[in-house]
Amino acid sequence: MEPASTTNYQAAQDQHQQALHRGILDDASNLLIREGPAALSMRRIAKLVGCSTTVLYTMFGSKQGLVEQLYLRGFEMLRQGLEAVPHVGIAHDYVYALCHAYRQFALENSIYYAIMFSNPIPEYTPSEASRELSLENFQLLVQAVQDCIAPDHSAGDEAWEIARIIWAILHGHVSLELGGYFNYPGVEPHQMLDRALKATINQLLPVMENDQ
Amino acid sequence: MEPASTTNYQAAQDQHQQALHRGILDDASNLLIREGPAALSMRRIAKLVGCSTTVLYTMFGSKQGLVEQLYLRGFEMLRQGLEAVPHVGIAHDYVYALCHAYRQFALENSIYYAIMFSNPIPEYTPSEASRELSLENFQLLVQAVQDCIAPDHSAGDEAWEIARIIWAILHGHVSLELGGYFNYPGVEPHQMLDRALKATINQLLPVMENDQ
DNA sequence: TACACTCCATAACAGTGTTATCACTCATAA
DNA sequence: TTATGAGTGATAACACTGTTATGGAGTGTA
Repeated sequence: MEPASTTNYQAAQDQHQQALHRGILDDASNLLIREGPAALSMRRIAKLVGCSTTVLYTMFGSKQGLVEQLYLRGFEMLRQGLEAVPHVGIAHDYVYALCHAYRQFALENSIYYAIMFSNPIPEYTPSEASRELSLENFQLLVQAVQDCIAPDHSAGDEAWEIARIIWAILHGHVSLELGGYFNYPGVEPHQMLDRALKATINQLLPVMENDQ
Repeated sequence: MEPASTTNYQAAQDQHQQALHRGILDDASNLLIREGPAALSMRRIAKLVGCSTTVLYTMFGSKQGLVEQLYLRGFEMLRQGLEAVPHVGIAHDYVYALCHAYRQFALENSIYYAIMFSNPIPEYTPSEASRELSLENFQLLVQAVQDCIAPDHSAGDEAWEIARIIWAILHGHVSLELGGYFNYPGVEPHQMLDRALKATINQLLPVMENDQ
């Protein structure tokens, strides 16, 4: 019962490696959340994990490689947050709900959001590859927009374009809100976002009365 | 002809100090633009200026203090870019023109834009005071919006709110464009921005035919 | 001339990413 | 059972970072 290519020993080894891999990222994530991006050094991570930095470098290649995993983890968390949004009401309502889930993710995971869209760690800039990977997490929004335009067809260029416009509004709003630029008495930030979204969506998406 | 409080010597000293101050910031700015935020170290700046780091610390207190001057310089440049926009056409046109000037500033001075709105230098986060200072540079946009609403009155809360919504759209769009997230064939980024702005402005600002 | 005061270059401290060195483990081959 | 070889990982080094204590040089005043 032994496959030719991998022995049980190797399989166990691989599993151990994967567990270690995940464990390291968990420790790094905790450090990042607790003490911020500036504290996320290879030495601190190694100390937390209980190994030397050599292990980190053989496993991730560089700090860039390690942080890239956190970057992708951030987009994964965002995707999960968007997937958890229930399909209720008309198609427009679903788009709104996705938008608010996006904002909620950004506010609750502001440090991850910063790693995804600011550059708080000088050693890391998203590679072209991971940037393209990250875009796949917006398929849900694109499809939701498409369902407002022509529910029976697969997402086309027009849906992509409108989805990107909505995304830009979301990102701009959330990013300024996190940066402290909306900290003034009066209007609540989420009401401002609502207003901006409503104006855009009313103009760009056809009006509908019932769910289709 | 000697004032009691300042001698000619002191005046000359002060002038020299101010020239040095500006010269240091010029050198730092050049280094920043040529080699990016990661290369902007106190030692590199000192070497460029031709002095030791001690001078920088007595003059700016810390790297935070030095970068803050560049941060404010960035907003000053933005303000100049917006002030250069001519008043032509109806009030709406002026708002559009300001928006495109904003985008143009961000694209042409992407590193400054990053210092203003991302956090590429871990040692620097804008202080509350400088963040509030930076907001004053949006008075032009607020007034332009106000002129669309009620041309004869000074800017009120409604104009502020709409200006912030427009700002969020601008920032979101420009920030994603700079991040490389709009690098895909097909629609030009500036056309997407136009579309988003038109949708929002048409909804939030009253329609007008002629300039008032 | 002696004192005090300001200015600033040097060098140090603690931290960073990264890597060369070298001891050690351990499965396989003789 | 022993020898070999490969791989793993801890240590320590290199070149950098922000920051600051030390001490020397220059200058105005008594």
